[in-house]
Amino acid sequence: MEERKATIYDIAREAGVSAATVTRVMNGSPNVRPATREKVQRVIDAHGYAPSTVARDLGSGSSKTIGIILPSLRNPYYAALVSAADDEARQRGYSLWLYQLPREGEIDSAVVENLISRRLSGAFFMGGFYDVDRPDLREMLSRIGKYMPIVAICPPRENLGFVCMFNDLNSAIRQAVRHLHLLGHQRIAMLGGAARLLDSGQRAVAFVDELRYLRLPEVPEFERVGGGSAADGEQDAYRMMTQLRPEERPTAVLCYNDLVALGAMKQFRQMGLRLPEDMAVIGCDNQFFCDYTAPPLTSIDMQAEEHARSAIRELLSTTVNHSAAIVRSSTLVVRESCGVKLGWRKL
Amino acid sequence: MEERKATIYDIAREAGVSAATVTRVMNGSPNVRPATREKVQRVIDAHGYAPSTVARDLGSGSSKTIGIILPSLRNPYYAALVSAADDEARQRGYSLWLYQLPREGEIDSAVVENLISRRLSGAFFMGGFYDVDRPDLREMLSRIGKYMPIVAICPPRENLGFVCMFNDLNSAIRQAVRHLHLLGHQRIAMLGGAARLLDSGQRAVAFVDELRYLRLPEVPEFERVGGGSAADGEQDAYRMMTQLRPEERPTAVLCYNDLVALGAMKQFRQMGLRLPEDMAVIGCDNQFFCDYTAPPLTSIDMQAEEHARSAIRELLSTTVNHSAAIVRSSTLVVRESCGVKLGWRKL
DNA sequence: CAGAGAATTGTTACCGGTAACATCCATCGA
DNA sequence: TCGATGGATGTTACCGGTAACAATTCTCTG
Repeated sequence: MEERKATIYDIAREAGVSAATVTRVMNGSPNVRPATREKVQRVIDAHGYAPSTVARDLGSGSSKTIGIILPSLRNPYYAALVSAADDEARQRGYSLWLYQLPREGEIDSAVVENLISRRLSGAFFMGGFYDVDRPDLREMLSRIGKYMPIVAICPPRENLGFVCMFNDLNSAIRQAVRHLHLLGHQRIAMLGGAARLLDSGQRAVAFVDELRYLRLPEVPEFERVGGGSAADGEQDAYRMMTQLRPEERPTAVLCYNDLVALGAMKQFRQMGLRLPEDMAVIGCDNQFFCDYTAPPLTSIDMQAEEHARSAIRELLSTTVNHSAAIVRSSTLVVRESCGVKLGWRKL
Repeated sequence: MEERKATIYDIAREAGVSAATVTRVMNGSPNVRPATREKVQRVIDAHGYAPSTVARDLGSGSSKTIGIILPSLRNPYYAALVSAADDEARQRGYSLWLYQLPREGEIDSAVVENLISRRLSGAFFMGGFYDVDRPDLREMLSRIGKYMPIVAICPPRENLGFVCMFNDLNSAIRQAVRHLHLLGHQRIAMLGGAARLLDSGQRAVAFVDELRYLRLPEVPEFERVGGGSAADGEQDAYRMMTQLRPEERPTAVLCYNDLVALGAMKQFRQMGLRLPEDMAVIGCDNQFFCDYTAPPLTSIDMQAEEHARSAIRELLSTTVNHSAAIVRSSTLVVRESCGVKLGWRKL
């Protein structure tokens, strides 16, 4: 609280050189005589000198900081992404500046300007359907994009104007449906986040395609909350089971994400269904807790952390590709939430 | 990427005043004639001008940013704390700069110096036993403490040199033990994080005290991993059950935290024990997933988010109390992991 | 051994604000 | 009417680096 850090001038004076030379030593410029470098370095070490990040940012017009824009750290999926991004960034000498989107109300434009005025090296956005489709978010990103590169992990959209990373869910979803089919399931439904999910692309398409291919029936629609939280999953499961007639009810659900699966499992259990005997559940994201649910939750792995790491790398690479999309595959991680062996259930 | 933000000089010129006046308007100084203020404000609004955070930080010698030091965002407990802290800070115009402690290897002193050189308004540290007892972490904090106020959420320790927030677990632990006792449990053990936990304070003391008060036996010691992760809980549960003789084995465990409880429950389930009939489990932290385990996990609520919010408030208050501790109570949140009613199990 | 060219090092002008201090002007009491 | 008083505004010196450019010193060749 009371100490004052040594400045570059203190070091320069003590080493008998100019500030510029100290800068060169600090930044590893090749144009310094070894003897000089050593002399300066000695003084630097002696004082434990570290340049002022603030002054450096102002002088150089850029900061080794990356802005992270995300819905909420309370969702462990995003928390894990941020964690991986931080690891990757720090390893390269960069650090993260956080911005959680306001869950309600518009994005404060003052915050956006503040973000821009920090001269960040880039912005890393992550979000789901609910986020990337918000008009204020789009506007925010387009404004930010005028000043720094952006990389995002989010559902693909037209005219995003920046690199967007996402997963090709086709094969994993087909795999999931086949997995359920092999275990004897005939009626399979998608649950959670679905209102938008269903009309917005690959997830639903692959799902329906595979059902048709296997000549399985499509479960009738029912009223949905359609959100992505555990509470939403709980409610959607309830509505599904109460609104459909017994013979229409699915015996297996493919959930929007693992949180929805968590909520759905709770609901099914409360309704007296046995998992996986009476109801099979598959999640998405393959979060850490999938190993610890009862039964352990089969889930689609989206390679989230690889996404995060490569997003940081992309952001820091000199050759930012301003419009390309980076697609990763996804795989089904089989645990026990759909049953373990063929034949345990009456077909 | 191509645009350049307007500077304070652009605004000053266009408004026909000096930069100092623009600064006054921006910072709401009272010494500005209303007419002037309005004139300047108009130009500011027209340009959507926002001052450079970097320049402001350098000029003023302080930044409206708080450094957050934590073990890992992958632990949803810390993620939730950070999330709450961010909400509270942002509401006051501050933002967060992240630093996750390296899980292995020493803390990089360059990172520490970098943190210090950012002129942060303060540092908010959170960690468990494993963290706060690390010598390099202690050194880091003591170094940081020379330049900015620190507030921490961590187990209380001597000579920490800054405000430390923690919970008085006494009543909750007694409550937990009584809860288990009322449900008919005789043999109760603590699980996870225990090697250090047991010799370091209130948790174990309250636990043993209550056992004695209720004239319950103490479960013999067994070899422990003693960590705080779900995998650690899994292993500790295994060791406990295999190393103790049948008649020594507890029928209820009080876990170091909810993750340990999650792992332990998995292990118990794998061993064929029914939860809660054969084994009761209590966690600690009352994390979001406690509602979704099977059975829902009874847990000790530590008011984590209140801690986080008040930590930020404390950090930003002018009257930082440099040595006081802030203690919050904790309460047992009863769900179903210990059974729901008296008498369901043979006594 | 002189001069060219490369390697080092120093100078200096920012970067974009902040804050202490100086200045100016209007109001007010003696 | 004049100086005192105080509010409004301008001036200027930083904050602590960076980077372009200038200057100086080597090194090597003809």
